[in-house]
Amino acid sequence: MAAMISSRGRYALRVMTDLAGQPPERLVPLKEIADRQGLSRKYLETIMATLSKNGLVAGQHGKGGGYQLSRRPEEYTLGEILRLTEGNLAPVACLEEGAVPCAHPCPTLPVWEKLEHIVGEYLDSVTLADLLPNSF
Amino acid sequence: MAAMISSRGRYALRVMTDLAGQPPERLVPLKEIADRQGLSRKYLETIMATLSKNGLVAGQHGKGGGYQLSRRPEEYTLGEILRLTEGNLAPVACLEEGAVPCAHPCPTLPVWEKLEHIVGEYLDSVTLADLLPNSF
DNA sequence: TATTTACCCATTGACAAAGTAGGTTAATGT
DNA sequence: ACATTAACCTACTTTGTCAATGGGTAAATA
Repeated sequence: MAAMISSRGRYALRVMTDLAGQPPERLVPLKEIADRQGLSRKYLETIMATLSKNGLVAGQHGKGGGYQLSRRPEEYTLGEILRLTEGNLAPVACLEEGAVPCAHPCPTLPVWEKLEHIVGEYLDSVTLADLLPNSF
Repeated sequence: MAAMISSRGRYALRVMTDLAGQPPERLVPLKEIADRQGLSRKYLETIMATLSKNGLVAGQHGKGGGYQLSRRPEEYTLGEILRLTEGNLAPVACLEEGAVPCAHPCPTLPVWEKLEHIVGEYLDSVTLADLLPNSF
């Protein structure tokens, strides 16, 4: 197996896309999103914590509260959302934050670095707006 | 975390590169490679099974036996080696072999497909020979 | 003031990856 | 011949991360 992007990152994208499909000023309760997307509300809460702390969404407490995007959909790249929720987009463990440096010179290191660059570049070129149904 | 390429795939690359650094006709015992690379011989055995079955290396039993490449280093792409040992190079679970098809239309599917294509294209453009120390 | 909802913390369960163990088969050198 | 070497095979154990759950507290509203 492989799977560079886990459920956590994919769920984050689904929540963000769901929010992007709502009226911009509306506060959307997480329960509503969870139901609509068929995902566990509890699990989504842990993801929202990350998104909220980093200012990608704004959360409002209490009755009538919920979440809303803090920017316009076209101002979010998938790279930003995924790097945040996945921790990083490193293709191999040795490129992750705080990895133990492997034996040098490592002949494959340049390959992984280039790969990470390519992946990041692509994901930074796609925005939330590109995921909306009516984006042609 | 993320890590598209696991230890299994990276070890496979190290073994293949090690073999590529040896005289082409020489049969190299796995024990020697494991020692040189500082990896578990037993674990490498499970990887060699895959490489051998698929004809990437030729194994020879008995005393004086070992492994050798079955082609020249420049005739192996990293993509081929990694797809084999990792099972696939799918960036997300839903693109893996035999995954349960997710709800359609999935707005992110095209993104993952494009990403898989980009990653594959790059890894297919690098060969074992490119990893050899004296490749400038 | 009851209700709703975000937010916080700890734990559980499932599963895959990494590594281990002990064998059998095949080839060689002596 | 036969001891030795090394590939090859099957199964098990360990370990760690991810996904998900449970049970709360804090804040806002109607």
